This record gives sequence, C-alpha cells and structure tokens, in this order.
Amino acid sequence: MTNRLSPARVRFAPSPTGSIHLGSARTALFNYLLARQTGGQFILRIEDTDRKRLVEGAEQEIYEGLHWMGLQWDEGPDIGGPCEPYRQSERKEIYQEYGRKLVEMGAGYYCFCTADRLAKVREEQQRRKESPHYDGTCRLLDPDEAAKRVATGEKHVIRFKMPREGTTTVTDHLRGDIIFENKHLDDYILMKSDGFALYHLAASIDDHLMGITHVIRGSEWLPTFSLHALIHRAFGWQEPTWCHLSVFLKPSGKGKMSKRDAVELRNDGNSFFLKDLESLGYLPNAVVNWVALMGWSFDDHSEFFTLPDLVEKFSIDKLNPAPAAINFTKFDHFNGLHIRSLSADELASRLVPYFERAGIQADRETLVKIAPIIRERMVTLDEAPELAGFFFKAEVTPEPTDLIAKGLTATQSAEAARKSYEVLATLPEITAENAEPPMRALVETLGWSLGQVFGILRVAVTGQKVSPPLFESMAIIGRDKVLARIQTAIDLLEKMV
RNA sequence: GCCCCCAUCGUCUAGUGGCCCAGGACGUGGCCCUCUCAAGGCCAAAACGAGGAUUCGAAUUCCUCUGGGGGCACCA
Repeated sequence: MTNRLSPARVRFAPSPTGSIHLGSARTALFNYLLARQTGGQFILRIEDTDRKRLVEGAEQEIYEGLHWMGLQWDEGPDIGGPCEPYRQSERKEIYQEYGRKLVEMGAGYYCFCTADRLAKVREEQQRRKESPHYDGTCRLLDPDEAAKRVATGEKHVIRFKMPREGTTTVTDHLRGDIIFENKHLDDYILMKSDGFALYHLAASIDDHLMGITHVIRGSEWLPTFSLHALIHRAFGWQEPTWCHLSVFLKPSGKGKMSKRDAVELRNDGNSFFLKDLESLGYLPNAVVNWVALMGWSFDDHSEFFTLPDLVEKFSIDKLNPAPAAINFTKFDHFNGLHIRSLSADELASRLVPYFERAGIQADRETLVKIAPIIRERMVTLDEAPELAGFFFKAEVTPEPTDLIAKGLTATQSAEAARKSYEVLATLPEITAENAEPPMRALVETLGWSLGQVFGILRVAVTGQKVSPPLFESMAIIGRDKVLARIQTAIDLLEKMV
C-alpha cells in the first residue's frame, strides 16, 4: 500500500513488575501498528529502574505475550539493535551523565532532604489540606556548596527545577493543547539516591536517544506530561508526538481495573491478563481485534479486523480520548467471528492443545473433518473437547432417560432406534448425503417428528443432547461405530420398557 | 483537598454547523431458517448529562454546572 506517512520510531516500554494485561497489550498494539504501517521501527524497552519492584519472569512473560499477539519488535533487549542497551537498568551511567548535565545547566539541583523529612512535610501539608509537594528547601542551596557536598559523597537526589510562574503548554495529539499552571507543578525527583533515574528522566532520555518520533502511552502519564515535555525542552531536544491513550475501565464502567477485579474476572472465566487468554480459548487475532476497537475506530460500520487489516487501516488521528469500559461479551463475539474465519486446517491445528489438555487423544485427520461442523458452535476453543469429544471415544455413555424422546414412551423410542438401525445398516457406508433421505422417509412412515427420532439418535450416537449436525457427525464417526452405539442405546431403552 | 483528562443507546463507537426527529456493533426481545445447539437473515426497544451563549440553523463551537475517570512516591 502507499503511505505518505514518514517512518515512525515507536516504543513499547513496560516495566517487568507483573503480568502484562489488556491495557498494555493495546498500547503495544497501537505502537506496533504505527511502526508497521509507516515502515518504521517498533522498539521494546524494558523499564526496570525500580529494582525493588522487579518480578521474576515478568520480562519473559512480556516477550511471550507480545509474540502470542503476533507483535514482533525490531529492537529490544533480546535481539539488540542500534541503540543498545534496551534495558534501563543497563543504562544507569547514561542517566547519571544527563542528570549531571541538568544540574550544570541550572535546570536541576541537588537535594539532600531525607525521605523521612519529606514524609513529614507531606503529612503536615495534608493535615493543612494542602496538596502534597516538595517545599523547595534545597532549591535555595548555593550550587557550588551543593556540588561540594555531593563530591564528599553525601547522599542526594536530583530534582527538576520547575518554573514557579507562568504556564507550560504541551500538546497531546488527541486532546490538543493542555495548559499547566507552573505553580501547581512540583520539583520532581529525577535521580534517586541509589543512582538510578526515575521514570520521568530515564524515559525522556531514552526516547530522545532512541530517536522516538511518537510516544503512545497510557493516560496515567497525563499529569506528569508537562514534566516530560519540560525535560525535553531543557535539553533542547525535539519533542515526539505525544498520544495518551485512555484507560480501560472495569466492565461496570466504575473505575479502572484493579487486582480484585482481575481475580473476579478469572472466576467468571475471563481474564485481564494476556497469559490466561490462550488457555481460556481465545484467539490472538480476536484479542487484537477487540482491544483495537476500544479507543480506536475505522468508520461507522467496519468491525472485523485481522492484524494485517489493522496495519493498513490504523490511524492515530482516529484515537478516542474517552475512557472505555471493557466488555467481555463483545470479546466472545469477536472470538467467535475469528474462529469462524479459520480454515478447517487452521482450526484443527489450534484445537490440538485443547484436546490434549482435556486428556482426549484427537488425531489430526479427524480434527480437520470435524472443524467445519463445530466451527460455528464455539465461542471459545476450550469448548471443543466437551462439544466434540465423542468423536474420539471408543464408546459413549448416554444418560438412559435422555434416550426417551419428548412425547414418546420408552417403547416407542426403542422402536424408533431399532427401525433407524435397520435403515442405516443397509448402507455400506454412512455419509450425510446417503443417510439423511432414507432416515427422513423412515420418520415419515413412523409418524413421529424429526426432532423426536433424530433426537434419540443424537443421544445414542454422541452421548449428548446437543451436538453438531447428526448425519455429518455419523459420517465422521463411521458406520460400524454408529451402529454399535445405536445398538447400545436400544439395549438401554429396552431395559426401561 | 489540589491538578489534569473525559462526557452520543446498558456497553464499544460513527458523527467535526444543515446529509441526524442521530448510523453501526455487542447484548436484549421478537420473527424466519432448522434434526439439537449454534451460525445466519429480518424486525424492535434503546443515547446526544443539565443550563446558558453564538448562529438562520448545534450532538457538533464557547461558558457554567453536574457526572465519571486519572494523578498528586527516592513506582512505572
């Protein structure tokens, strides 16, 4: 396709502090889409400057989640790239250098206040109903004096020297100009006393050094947006295009997703976490499709999109700043849509692990045959074993009472089964085409309804009251097994007479 | 408490001054199809938060209010 947009360099920058959830999955997706459609680069950067919050295995989980969604990055900690390293914990010296520079330029200053004192100040302010902020004690220190204290090894942080007066205007691509009163802004800490940069500094430096053209991130960054812009401006760097995505609200629409909500969701058979979605039976394309349409839309009627569709159609100009309540019912709908869009072959492959997990030996050949007849009967893939397990079992065990058709007696039901057996037994092979017409004729002469007779057979052959189409199912199961199962049913019915 | 953002059917959304007594989708109800269950088709109910202002004309622009959300850490 033709594209007038210049190549975008974007980054997805999660911190490895927990499981990757749908909100960050969407952020990653939008970044990826912009990169791919403009022929730019999608960079994965791990923001692990907070050593205390690291979670073992979280980084690996990020890789797996992104891969599962089908989002491949062009540069990252695992594959390297021209702006290495891509793990912020390995970029400590870079941040320190820029931190020093900030102080030298007079845009930042050393602060020696202890965490204890800060906590007390905050407490005091809150008691007085003031908004918590740094009181500016060290801002007044003589810079040379402060530098000397730092040289002697005194514990310190670096703070940003926020302008005290006037306003700062920043531009968000979806919201336009946002004006902050500088007097409401705080002298944020940029560099911790352990020598690690805080997010604000580290991200700004990295975004600049890595040549990021578009920062697409969550709206939780809106309150500190001015700080980030100001850091860029202090260094004289060009600002990227900023896009702040709305948050996902819990299904009720009341508040954003919390840990508690996440647990509740899981109890309901849903999950907010990417890693759970595969085993719950969701297709990556469905996740991508669903999540893309929360906060973005193409036009007034298109809803079905695959990843390549989205690469072509996505646009940051159509991003919606309003928060969106997550809707799992619609997720199910999209999953069904994507399941039905799969070829028999693809669906069969997708189904293999679910049968395995259910302890059912499902051969590929049969799986390909049943795929077309169970395709429109599933909402999630994990339903397949329950729906189609009978294809793979040596015998089924119907509930005897289910064999008695509604409106018929056990005797009548047994007769229907016997007569059906006779008709089917005359066939050298059962196919949907050759079995259905004579069976319909039989039902006609019997004088009962299709639903009654076919219902008996359905339970007899599949062991279930609900199943894929009867004769297609019989064809796949095979004549001998079908007859054996009907015989078993007849025996069962006769015992109830 | 302070700062920032947001505001169309229950939910996701289209809509950028007249094409809108507001369109699509999920869900809901009904009908059709039908061997069960689905899928599919058709139909229906369902929204511009309130008040001002601008304009010949406002869902669309501006203001106020209300409501919702986010943030206020040596977390990200």
